[in-house]
Amino acid sequence: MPYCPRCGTAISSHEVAQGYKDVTDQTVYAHFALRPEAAARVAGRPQVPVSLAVWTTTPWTLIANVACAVHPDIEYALAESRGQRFVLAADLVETVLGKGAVVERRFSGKELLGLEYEPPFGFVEAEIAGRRAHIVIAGDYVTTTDGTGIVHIAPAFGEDDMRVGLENDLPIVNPVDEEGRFTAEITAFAGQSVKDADPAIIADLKRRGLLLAEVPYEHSYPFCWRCDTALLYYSKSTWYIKTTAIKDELLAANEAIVWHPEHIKHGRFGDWLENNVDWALSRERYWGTPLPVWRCEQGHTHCVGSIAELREMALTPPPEDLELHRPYVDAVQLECPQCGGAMSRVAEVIDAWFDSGSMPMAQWHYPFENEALFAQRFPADFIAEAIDQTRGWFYSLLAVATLITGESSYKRVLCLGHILDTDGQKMSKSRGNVVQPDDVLDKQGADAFRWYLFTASSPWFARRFSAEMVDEVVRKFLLTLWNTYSFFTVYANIDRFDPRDAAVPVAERPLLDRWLIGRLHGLVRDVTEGLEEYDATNSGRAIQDFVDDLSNWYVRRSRRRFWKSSHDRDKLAAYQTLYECLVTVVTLLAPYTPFVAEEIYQNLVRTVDPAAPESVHLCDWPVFDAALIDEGVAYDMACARRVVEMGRAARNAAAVKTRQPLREAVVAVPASEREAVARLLPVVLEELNVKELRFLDGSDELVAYRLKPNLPLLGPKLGKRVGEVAQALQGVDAVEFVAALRTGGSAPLLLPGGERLRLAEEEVLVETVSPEGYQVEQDGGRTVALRTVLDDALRDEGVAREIVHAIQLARKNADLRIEDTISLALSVPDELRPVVERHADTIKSETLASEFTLQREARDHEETARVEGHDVTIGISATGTIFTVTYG
RNA sequence: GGGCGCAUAGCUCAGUCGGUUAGAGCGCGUCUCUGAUAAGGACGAGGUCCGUGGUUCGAAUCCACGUGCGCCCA
Repeated sequence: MPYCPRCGTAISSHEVAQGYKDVTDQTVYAHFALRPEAAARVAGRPQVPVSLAVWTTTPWTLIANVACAVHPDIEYALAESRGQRFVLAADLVETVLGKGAVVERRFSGKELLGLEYEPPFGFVEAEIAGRRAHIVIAGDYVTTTDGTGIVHIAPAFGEDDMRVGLENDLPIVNPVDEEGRFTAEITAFAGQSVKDADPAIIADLKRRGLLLAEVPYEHSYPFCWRCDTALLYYSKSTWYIKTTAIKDELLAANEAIVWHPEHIKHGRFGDWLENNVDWALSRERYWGTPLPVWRCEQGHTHCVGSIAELREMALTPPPEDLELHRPYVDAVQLECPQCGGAMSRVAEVIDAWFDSGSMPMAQWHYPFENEALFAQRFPADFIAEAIDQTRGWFYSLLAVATLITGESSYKRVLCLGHILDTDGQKMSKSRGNVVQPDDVLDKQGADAFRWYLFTASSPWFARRFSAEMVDEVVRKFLLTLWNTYSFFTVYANIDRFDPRDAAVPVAERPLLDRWLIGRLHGLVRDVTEGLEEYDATNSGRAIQDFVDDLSNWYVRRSRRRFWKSSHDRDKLAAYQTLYECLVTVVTLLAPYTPFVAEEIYQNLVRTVDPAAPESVHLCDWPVFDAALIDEGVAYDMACARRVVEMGRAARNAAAVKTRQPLREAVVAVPASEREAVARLLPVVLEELNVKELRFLDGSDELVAYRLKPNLPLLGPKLGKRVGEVAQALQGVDAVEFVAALRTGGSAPLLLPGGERLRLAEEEVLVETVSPEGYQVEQDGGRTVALRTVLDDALRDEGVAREIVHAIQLARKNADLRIEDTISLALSVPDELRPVVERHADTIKSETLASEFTLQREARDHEETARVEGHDVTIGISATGTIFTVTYG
């Protein structure tokens, strides 16, 4: 295991991971002479000196060399260079020995196995405790990408080395003490720190003619994260859990887990399980769960399974309140069941990751009690942690549970990506690029923070983070929601709306309401399905889109219904629709933005219905009614809104203000959309502020066409010739061509290459272009044109609306409440006087003017506005509120 | 060095089965709407869809090889 010689402690793998650095080390090509009989076998004749060419990145470990490894399937060569003969991988002869080297023989690695050689240093005996050293063994990890294809083996230093050492029954020689210094037996280097001894060791090899070359080598090497000392790999005897024995069960348990994102299941995590190694369980620490293994002087061991067993086996009864941690538990000695001798606990404690994996059982003190409860709670439905836990918690939970129950302790896992800084760098305290969560919670708030994390991107993607990004979601989403809610409360209070009033059946509500209700139920469906699939991101985005529609389409389109003074079913329907949507949305939002959701819920629901659940977080999840999801209405609205958008674009292009009414809009859309727009005609007329809407069905006014091939249809059919078709369509008489398509269903086309073919109507995309006298907007084959010519009536109406707008601004400036009525004194130049007189009723009702005079008089608030190039003086005083009108 | 993932506008992200002029939000500029809104709408500037090669009539999309970044491992 990795070990820091300065700190005198073993280092855990995740500590190691923090300390990798790219360094340049001296690497050594050395050669070890084969014993005469081995050399003869390789050379094919006796009396020829032959050496193994060996490469190592850690020269000091050569002191403890006990073997050399070759890959049995790689081709090796006997090569002669400057009078000496070497064995090395055939592919590397020139790289290592230079161009002058001559290959004399070739053979597979298999033929080298078992050959004996002279060790580079004399400190290791050829045979130790019956185990042979200094032989050639097989190592399947040997490659020819670096070195010589022959790898020096020192089992005490390195995981691969240890593994092949055990496999080949090699002796394990560790001549290094706890401080990382050579021990006294290594006479020449005794007391030297191993890393520091490298130059002397290399010099020694050189002096004895065993050095082929030394080459600087850049690689990444682990350093102690605490003290920056180069780590050493030490072999230590360690307690393991033989997880390799349950590898198939681990793989099967993993099959049953649902991973988000999915690729981890058979990727990073599945690969890790496929290459499972035994779990190195013990740690040489003081703190931790003591390993419950006792050992006697005879070497018998016993693993204790419970406190009761411990008491039963104890030599002297432990105290009643026995503390199971160190040092108390170490004081307990047991009687060896085999030899009757005294047993003491071994020194090690258990890897803390084992504790983390034991949580599902340990939390219920299972299997000692709570068996029923455990059976009911196990396995967990869902866990979440970040991607770096694949080999940490995700593994420990799986491994412990599989050992005990044969299945995973979690059914689903959401694997989070990391939060990075604005530059995409990992946040770290030492780099100072950390955003403190508390700062964001204090400034932007928990709801905003949560909403951002949920909706910004899929949780398993690494993401850049800054507090400014959280600000954006506050503006974009939370304030929009809050303002919609606030709009509702303002008018609901004025009208004393009571949600307990008998509901207007949805079928009897206006189209706009039915659209929104359908949209709401579709949202509940989508969010429910999304969350069931653990997709909080797209579900959250769907809620955001809904709130945007709610605020910027439904409420905006419905303002007048709330504003009007009469109390009718239309108004009630509007209140009920908006109320239902707000309450449902905050219920959906409860897991996302718990505080705002609760605040709105308390005010909208609890204040009127004390019998309702105490908190939004105790409410049932909303259930959607498929019957209310009206795809037809949704389609109609989408078509109408598209026409509105195009019309607004046309207005902007013509630089005509929306307040200025226009005579007509001309719309050319496919037949199905035409009906949809017609059903929502009032909405379109009002949004575009036009008097009439006319559909264009033929080619009477929008005479110009642009023709394009329909690629998805023509591509597979014509292949390479689609290019020619596109070219030919440009040159053809478009009006004639379209006429043929529309009457005959197809039209002939002559390709540049001379070929004639017939195109069906659906194989050609027809776009219309620019009529005269209109402002035209086009998109995707649809056209909306506005007639921009004004007459006097239209102009007057525009002026009246300008004046209304100016008065509304004055009301706002005077800090009037929206329900206040006013006394209005309007002073306008003579040119505008007839216009104002004609539209006086509109002006009065729009501005809640209960008193109106067309001359300058003293009022509480007076201001002058510019209307169509004229000064208009507006004087207003509050006179009362519309409550007197409504409820008086 | 190996494995897995990611890369699209200044920033954050969509982009369906390979298809027509690659989109949205933020930010910037111009205009506009508004008696709920710190909001909304339109237009404009802004793109080497990380690079190279390949497959294909056609590639942001599929394949191969690279580059950069992140994580895990050596």
